[in-house]
Amino acid sequence: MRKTFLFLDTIINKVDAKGRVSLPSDYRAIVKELSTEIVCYRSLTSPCIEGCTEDLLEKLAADIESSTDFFSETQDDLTNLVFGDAKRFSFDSTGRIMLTEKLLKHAEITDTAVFVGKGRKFQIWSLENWTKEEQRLREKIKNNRPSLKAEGNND
Amino acid sequence: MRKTFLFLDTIINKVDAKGRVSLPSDYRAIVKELSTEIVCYRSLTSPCIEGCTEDLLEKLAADIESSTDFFSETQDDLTNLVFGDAKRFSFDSTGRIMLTEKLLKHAEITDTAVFVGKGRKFQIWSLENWTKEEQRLREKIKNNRPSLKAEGNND
DNA sequence: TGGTATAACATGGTATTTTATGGGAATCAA
DNA sequence: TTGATTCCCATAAAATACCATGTTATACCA
Repeated sequence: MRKTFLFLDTIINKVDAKGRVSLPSDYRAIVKELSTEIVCYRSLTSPCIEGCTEDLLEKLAADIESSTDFFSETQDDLTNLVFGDAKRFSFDSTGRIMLTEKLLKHAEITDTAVFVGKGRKFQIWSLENWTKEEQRLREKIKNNRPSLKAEGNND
Repeated sequence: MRKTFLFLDTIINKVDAKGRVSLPSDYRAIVKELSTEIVCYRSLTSPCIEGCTEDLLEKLAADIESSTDFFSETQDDLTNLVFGDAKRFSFDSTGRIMLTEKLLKHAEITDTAVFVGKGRKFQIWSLENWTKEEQRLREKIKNNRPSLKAEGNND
Protein backbone atom coordinates (compact mmCIF):
# COMPACT_ATOMS: atom_id res chain seq x y z
CA MET A 1 0.00 0.00 0.00
CA ARG A 2 1.40 3.34 -1.03
CA LYS A 3 1.62 6.19 1.39
CA THR A 4 2.06 9.17 -0.84
CA PHE A 5 -0.40 10.49 -3.34
CA LEU A 6 0.79 13.69 -4.89
CA PHE A 7 -0.04 15.22 -8.23
CA LEU A 8 3.34 16.35 -9.53
CA ASP A 9 5.12 17.64 -12.58
CA THR A 10 3.96 19.59 -15.61
CA ILE A 11 2.74 17.56 -18.56
CA ILE A 12 1.68 18.78 -21.98
CA ASN A 13 -0.93 16.73 -23.84
CA LYS A 14 -2.99 17.31 -26.94
CA VAL A 15 -6.71 17.87 -27.04
CA ASP A 16 -8.15 16.26 -30.16
CA ALA A 17 -11.12 17.36 -32.25
CA LYS A 18 -13.53 15.48 -30.02
CA GLY A 19 -12.24 17.19 -26.90
CA ARG A 20 -10.38 14.14 -25.65
CA VAL A 21 -7.18 14.44 -23.57
CA SER A 22 -4.95 11.82 -22.06
CA LEU A 23 -4.83 12.14 -18.31
CA PRO A 24 -1.13 11.83 -17.37
CA SER A 25 -0.35 8.25 -16.42
CA ASP A 26 0.93 9.25 -13.00
CA TYR A 27 -2.41 10.86 -12.27
CA ARG A 28 -4.24 7.81 -13.48
CA ALA A 29 -2.18 5.68 -11.15
CA ILE A 30 -3.33 7.75 -8.18
CA VAL A 31 -6.97 7.48 -9.16
CA LYS A 32 -6.69 3.72 -9.50
CA GLU A 33 -4.78 3.34 -6.27
CA LEU A 34 -7.39 5.24 -4.29
CA SER A 35 -10.23 3.75 -6.32
CA THR A 36 -11.78 7.15 -6.60
CA GLU A 37 -12.55 9.47 -9.51
CA ILE A 38 -11.27 12.72 -10.92
CA VAL A 39 -13.36 15.80 -10.38
CA CYS A 40 -12.87 19.03 -12.32
CA TYR A 41 -14.26 22.53 -11.98
CA ARG A 42 -13.48 26.04 -13.18
CA SER A 43 -10.83 27.73 -11.09
CA LEU A 44 -12.30 30.58 -9.08
CA THR A 45 -9.26 32.75 -9.48
CA SER A 46 -7.43 31.83 -12.69
CA PRO A 47 -8.26 31.06 -16.30
CA CYS A 48 -7.68 27.36 -15.81
CA ILE A 49 -9.42 24.14 -14.92
CA GLU A 50 -8.85 22.73 -11.47
CA GLY A 51 -9.01 19.05 -10.61
CA CYS A 52 -8.68 16.74 -7.65
CA THR A 53 -9.83 13.34 -6.47
CA GLU A 54 -13.39 12.96 -5.33
CA ASP A 55 -11.87 11.87 -2.03
CA LEU A 56 -10.61 15.35 -1.39
CA LEU A 57 -13.97 16.98 -2.03
CA GLU A 58 -15.54 14.54 0.36
CA LYS A 59 -12.99 15.51 2.97
CA LEU A 60 -13.77 19.15 2.35
CA ALA A 61 -17.48 18.48 2.75
CA ALA A 62 -16.86 16.61 5.98
CA ASP A 63 -14.72 19.46 7.34
CA ILE A 64 -17.46 21.94 6.67
CA GLU A 65 -20.01 19.79 8.44
CA SER A 66 -17.96 19.33 11.55
CA SER A 67 -16.54 22.77 12.08
CA THR A 68 -18.17 26.16 11.95
CA ASP A 69 -15.31 28.55 12.45
CA PHE A 70 -12.57 26.95 10.41
CA PHE A 71 -14.27 28.01 7.23
CA SER A 72 -15.36 31.60 7.02
CA GLU A 73 -18.64 32.57 5.48
CA THR A 74 -16.85 33.66 2.35
CA GLN A 75 -15.16 30.34 2.05
CA ASP A 76 -18.43 28.62 2.54
CA ASP A 77 -19.80 30.55 -0.40
CA LEU A 78 -16.77 29.63 -2.47
CA THR A 79 -17.25 26.02 -1.54
CA ASN A 80 -20.78 26.11 -2.80
CA LEU A 81 -19.52 27.48 -6.08
CA VAL A 82 -17.04 24.66 -6.42
CA PHE A 83 -19.48 21.90 -5.59
CA GLY A 84 -21.99 23.41 -7.95
CA ASP A 85 -19.49 23.55 -10.75
CA ALA A 86 -17.64 20.29 -10.20
CA LYS A 87 -18.13 17.38 -12.54
CA ARG A 88 -16.88 13.82 -12.28
CA PHE A 89 -14.64 12.57 -15.09
CA SER A 90 -13.77 8.96 -15.76
CA PHE A 91 -11.17 7.92 -18.27
CA ASP A 92 -11.54 5.27 -20.97
CA SER A 93 -9.35 2.23 -21.55
CA THR A 94 -6.68 4.35 -23.21
CA GLY A 95 -6.62 6.80 -20.32
CA ARG A 96 -8.44 9.74 -21.85
CA ILE A 97 -11.07 12.01 -20.37
CA MET A 98 -13.43 14.27 -22.29
CA LEU A 99 -13.50 17.79 -20.99
CA THR A 100 -16.63 19.84 -21.39
CA GLU A 101 -17.03 22.92 -23.54
CA LYS A 102 -17.63 25.03 -20.45
CA LEU A 103 -14.34 24.06 -18.86
CA LEU A 104 -12.29 24.35 -22.03
CA LYS A 105 -13.70 27.78 -22.72
CA HIS A 106 -12.98 29.02 -19.23
CA ALA A 107 -9.36 27.89 -19.55
CA GLU A 108 -9.10 29.14 -23.13
CA ILE A 109 -7.88 25.73 -24.22
CA THR A 110 -8.11 24.81 -27.88
CA ASP A 111 -5.72 22.04 -28.84
CA THR A 112 -3.15 21.80 -26.05
CA ALA A 113 -3.64 21.09 -22.36
CA VAL A 114 -0.96 21.65 -19.72
CA PHE A 115 -1.41 19.58 -16.57
CA VAL A 116 0.26 21.20 -13.57
CA GLY A 117 0.64 19.22 -10.34
CA LYS A 118 -0.35 20.95 -7.09
CA GLY A 119 0.03 18.16 -4.57
CA ARG A 120 -3.49 17.17 -3.59
CA LYS A 121 -4.90 19.02 -6.58
CA PHE A 122 -3.85 19.82 -10.11
CA GLN A 123 -4.65 22.39 -12.75
CA ILE A 124 -5.13 22.32 -16.51
CA TRP A 125 -3.98 25.37 -18.46
CA SER A 126 -3.69 26.45 -22.03
CA LEU A 127 -0.06 26.62 -23.16
CA GLU A 128 -0.14 30.40 -23.50
CA ASN A 129 -1.75 31.07 -20.14
CA TRP A 130 0.51 28.67 -18.28
CA THR A 131 3.64 30.19 -19.79
CA LYS A 132 2.55 33.58 -18.49
CA GLU A 133 1.53 32.22 -15.11
CA GLU A 134 4.77 30.37 -14.53
CA GLN A 135 6.74 33.46 -15.38
CA ARG A 136 4.65 35.50 -12.95
CA LEU A 137 5.26 32.99 -10.18
CA ARG A 138 9.01 32.85 -10.72
CA GLU A 139 9.24 36.63 -10.72
CA LYS A 140 7.30 36.74 -7.49
CA ILE A 141 9.59 34.21 -5.86
CA LYS A 142 12.70 36.06 -6.91
CA ASN A 143 11.58 39.15 -5.04
CA ASN A 144 10.22 37.39 -2.01
CA ARG A 145 11.48 33.93 -1.36
CA PRO A 146 8.97 31.94 0.65
CA SER A 147 10.08 29.91 3.62
CA LEU A 148 8.93 26.36 3.47
CA LYS A 149 8.96 24.75 6.85
CA ALA A 150 9.45 21.21 5.70
CA GLU A 151 12.30 22.15 3.47
CA GLY A 152 14.65 23.14 6.20
CA ASN A 153 17.36 25.72 5.71
CA ASN A 154 19.95 25.92 3.01
CA ASP A 155 22.69 28.44 2.43
CA MET B 1 11.33 3.17 13.49
CA ARG B 2 12.84 6.08 11.65
CA LYS B 3 16.50 5.45 11.16
CA THR B 4 18.53 8.54 10.65
CA PHE B 5 19.32 9.21 7.08
CA LEU B 6 21.33 11.91 5.38
CA PHE B 7 22.35 12.49 1.80
CA LEU B 8 26.12 12.91 2.08
CA ASP B 9 29.29 13.06 0.04
CA THR B 10 30.00 14.23 -3.49
CA ILE B 11 29.77 11.67 -6.26
CA ILE B 12 30.51 12.07 -9.95
CA ASN B 13 28.60 9.90 -12.42
CA LYS B 14 28.18 9.90 -16.16
CA VAL B 15 25.02 10.87 -17.98
CA ASP B 16 24.50 8.87 -21.16
CA ALA B 17 22.82 9.95 -24.37
CA LYS B 18 19.37 9.03 -23.05
CA GLY B 19 19.82 11.09 -19.91
CA ARG B 20 20.38 8.08 -17.68
CA VAL B 21 22.51 8.41 -14.53
CA SER B 22 23.32 6.02 -11.75
CA LEU B 23 21.90 7.27 -8.51
CA PRO B 24 24.72 6.91 -5.93
CA SER B 25 24.28 3.62 -4.11
CA ASP B 26 24.14 5.34 -0.73
CA TYR B 27 21.19 7.37 -1.95
CA ARG B 28 19.50 4.28 -3.25
CA ALA B 29 19.87 2.67 0.15
CA ILE B 30 17.98 5.55 1.74
CA VAL B 31 15.15 5.31 -0.73
CA LYS B 32 14.81 1.60 -0.10
CA GLU B 33 15.00 1.98 3.63
CA LEU B 34 12.18 4.52 3.71
CA SER B 35 10.31 2.75 0.89
CA THR B 36 9.76 6.07 -0.80
CA GLU B 37 10.85 7.58 -4.09
CA ILE B 38 13.21 10.26 -5.28
CA VAL B 39 11.73 13.56 -6.40
CA CYS B 40 13.69 16.15 -8.38
CA TYR B 41 13.00 19.74 -9.39
CA ARG B 42 14.86 22.78 -10.65
CA SER B 43 16.55 24.73 -7.89
CA LEU B 44 14.87 28.08 -7.37
CA THR B 45 18.17 29.79 -6.73
CA SER B 46 20.99 27.97 -8.49
CA PRO B 47 21.72 26.37 -11.84
CA CYS B 48 21.33 22.88 -10.47
CA ILE B 49 18.81 20.13 -9.93
CA GLU B 50 17.55 19.60 -6.43
CA GLY B 51 16.28 16.29 -5.08
CA CYS B 52 14.71 14.84 -1.99
CA THR B 53 12.54 11.93 -0.94
CA GLU B 54 8.85 11.97 -1.74
CA ASP B 55 8.29 11.63 1.99
CA LEU B 56 9.57 15.12 2.47
CA LEU B 57 7.26 16.58 -0.14
CA GLU B 58 4.36 14.72 1.37
CA LYS B 59 5.18 16.35 4.68
CA LEU B 60 5.31 19.70 2.94
CA ALA B 61 1.89 19.09 1.41
CA ALA B 62 0.48 18.28 4.82
CA ASP B 63 2.04 21.44 6.30
CA ILE B 64 0.62 23.62 3.58
CA GLU B 65 -2.81 22.07 3.98
CA SER B 66 -2.93 22.65 7.69
CA SER B 67 -1.41 26.10 7.82
CA THR B 68 -3.47 27.75 5.14
CA ASP B 69 -6.90 27.07 3.88
CA PHE B 70 -8.38 25.49 0.82
CA PHE B 71 -8.67 28.69 -1.19
CA SER B 72 -5.71 30.74 0.00
CA GLU B 73 -3.73 32.62 -2.60
CA THR B 74 -0.40 31.98 -0.93
CA GLN B 75 -1.05 28.27 -0.89
CA ASP B 76 -2.00 28.43 -4.51
CA ASP B 77 1.22 30.07 -5.64
CA LEU B 78 3.42 27.92 -3.47
CA THR B 79 1.94 24.63 -4.50
CA ASN B 80 2.12 25.51 -8.16
CA LEU B 81 5.81 26.22 -7.99
CA VAL B 82 6.85 23.34 -5.81
CA PHE B 83 4.67 20.49 -6.99
CA GLY B 84 4.32 21.68 -10.56
CA ASP B 85 8.03 21.41 -11.12
CA ALA B 86 8.78 18.30 -9.09
CA LYS B 87 8.94 14.95 -10.81
CA ARG B 88 9.08 11.47 -9.34
CA PHE B 89 12.02 9.30 -10.37
CA SER B 90 12.29 5.58 -9.83
CA PHE B 91 15.46 3.69 -10.61
CA ASP B 92 15.76 0.46 -12.57
CA SER B 93 17.44 -2.77 -11.46
CA THR B 94 20.86 -1.30 -12.18
CA GLY B 95 20.14 1.80 -10.12
CA ARG B 96 19.72 4.40 -12.80
CA ILE B 97 17.21 7.22 -13.10
CA MET B 98 16.38 9.09 -16.30
CA LEU B 99 16.59 12.83 -15.92
CA THR B 100 14.43 15.00 -18.13
CA GLU B 101 15.59 17.47 -20.73
CA LYS B 102 14.15 20.34 -18.70
CA LEU B 103 16.16 19.49 -15.62
CA LEU B 104 19.39 18.81 -17.48
CA LYS B 105 19.10 22.08 -19.34
CA HIS B 106 18.48 24.08 -16.19
CA ALA B 107 21.58 22.58 -14.59
CA GLU B 108 23.59 22.84 -17.81
CA ILE B 109 24.47 19.17 -17.56
CA THR B 110 25.61 17.39 -20.71
CA ASP B 111 27.57 14.25 -19.89
CA THR B 112 28.60 14.47 -16.26
CA ALA B 113 26.51 14.80 -13.11
CA VAL B 114 27.86 15.73 -9.69
CA PHE B 115 25.71 14.58 -6.79
CA VAL B 116 26.20 16.75 -3.72
CA GLY B 117 24.68 15.67 -0.42
CA LYS B 118 22.81 18.30 1.59
CA GLY B 119 21.34 16.26 4.41
CA ARG B 120 17.64 15.83 3.78
CA LYS B 121 18.13 16.99 0.23
CA PHE B 122 20.79 16.72 -2.41
CA GLN B 123 21.77 18.60 -5.52
CA ILE B 124 22.95 17.60 -8.97
CA TRP B 125 25.40 19.93 -10.71
CA SER B 126 27.36 20.01 -13.89
CA LEU B 127 31.07 19.54 -13.28
CA GLU B 128 31.89 23.11 -14.32
CA ASN B 129 29.18 24.76 -12.27
CA TRP B 130 29.95 22.72 -9.18
CA THR B 131 33.65 23.55 -9.36
CA LYS B 132 32.78 27.23 -9.39
CA GLU B 133 30.15 26.87 -6.70
CA GLU B 134 32.41 24.99 -4.34
CA GLN B 135 35.10 27.60 -4.76
CA ARG B 136 32.60 30.36 -4.10
CA LEU B 137 31.36 28.66 -0.96
CA ARG B 138 34.87 28.15 0.39
CA GLU B 139 35.79 31.77 -0.31
CA LYS B 140 32.65 32.91 1.43
CA ILE B 141 33.50 30.86 4.50
CA LYS B 142 37.04 32.18 4.65
CA ASN B 143 35.93 35.80 4.67
CA ASN B 144 33.05 35.38 7.01
CA ARG B 145 33.24 32.33 9.14
CA PRO B 146 29.74 31.39 10.18
CA SER B 147 28.95 30.65 13.75
CA LEU B 148 27.19 27.35 14.00
CA LYS B 149 25.11 26.85 17.09
CA ALA B 150 26.12 23.21 17.16
CA GLU B 151 29.70 24.43 17.53
CA GLY B 152 30.92 22.99 14.27
CA ASN B 153 34.61 22.72 13.74
CA ASN B 154 36.05 23.04 10.28
CA ASP B 155 39.69 22.24 9.99
C1' DT C 1 51.15 -7.06 5.09
C1' DG C 2 50.56 -8.37 0.44
C1' DG C 3 48.03 -10.67 -2.85
C1' DT C 4 44.07 -12.82 -4.66
C1' DA C 5 39.17 -13.96 -4.86
C1' DT C 6 34.69 -11.98 -4.53
C1' DA C 7 31.15 -8.81 -4.56
C1' DA C 8 29.24 -4.29 -5.73
C1' DC C 9 28.92 -0.78 -8.87
C1' DA C 10 28.84 2.12 -13.03
C1' DT C 11 27.82 2.02 -17.68
C1' DG C 12 26.86 0.58 -22.65
C1' DG C 13 23.59 -1.83 -25.30
C1' DT C 14 19.14 -4.14 -26.39
C1' DA C 15 14.46 -5.85 -25.77
C1' DT C 16 10.03 -5.27 -23.94
C1' DT C 17 6.31 -2.53 -22.20
C1' DT C 18 3.78 1.60 -21.54
C1' DT C 19 1.78 5.75 -23.20
C1' DA C 20 -0.04 9.22 -26.17
C1' DT C 21 -2.84 9.92 -29.96
C1' DG C 22 -5.32 9.28 -34.43
C1' DG C 23 -9.16 6.98 -36.64
C1' DG C 24 -13.32 4.28 -36.90
C1' DA C 25 -17.26 1.36 -35.27
C1' DA C 26 -20.83 0.86 -31.96
C1' DT C 27 -24.03 2.96 -28.72
C1' DC C 28 -27.12 6.37 -27.08
C1' DA C 29 -30.16 10.50 -26.87
C1' DA C 30 -32.81 14.03 -28.84
C1' DT D 1 -31.64 10.54 -38.57
C1' DT D 2 -28.15 13.37 -36.64
C1' DG D 3 -24.99 14.64 -33.50
C1' DA D 4 -22.50 13.35 -29.78
C1' DT D 5 -20.29 10.13 -26.63
C1' DT D 6 -18.20 5.74 -25.58
C1' DC D 7 -15.54 1.84 -26.86
C1' DC D 8 -12.05 -0.56 -29.50
C1' DC D 9 -8.04 -1.07 -32.57
C1' DA D 10 -3.57 0.53 -34.66
C1' DT D 11 0.77 2.82 -34.47
C1' DA D 12 4.72 5.56 -33.28
C1' DA D 13 7.36 7.24 -29.74
C1' DA D 14 8.93 7.23 -25.28
C1' DA D 15 9.88 5.04 -20.92
C1' DT D 16 11.30 1.05 -18.56
C1' DA D 17 13.24 -3.47 -17.57
C1' DC D 18 16.74 -6.55 -18.62
C1' DC D 19 21.40 -8.44 -20.00
C1' DA D 20 26.50 -8.02 -20.54
C1' DT D 21 31.00 -6.16 -19.42
C1' DG D 22 34.76 -3.63 -17.42
C1' DT D 23 36.13 -1.41 -13.29
C1' DT D 24 36.44 -0.43 -8.59
C1' DA D 25 35.99 -1.49 -3.94
C1' DT D 26 35.68 -5.02 -0.37
C1' DA D 27 36.52 -9.39 1.91
C1' DC D 28 39.43 -13.14 2.67
C1' DC D 29 43.53 -15.86 3.24
C1' DA D 30 48.43 -16.95 3.52
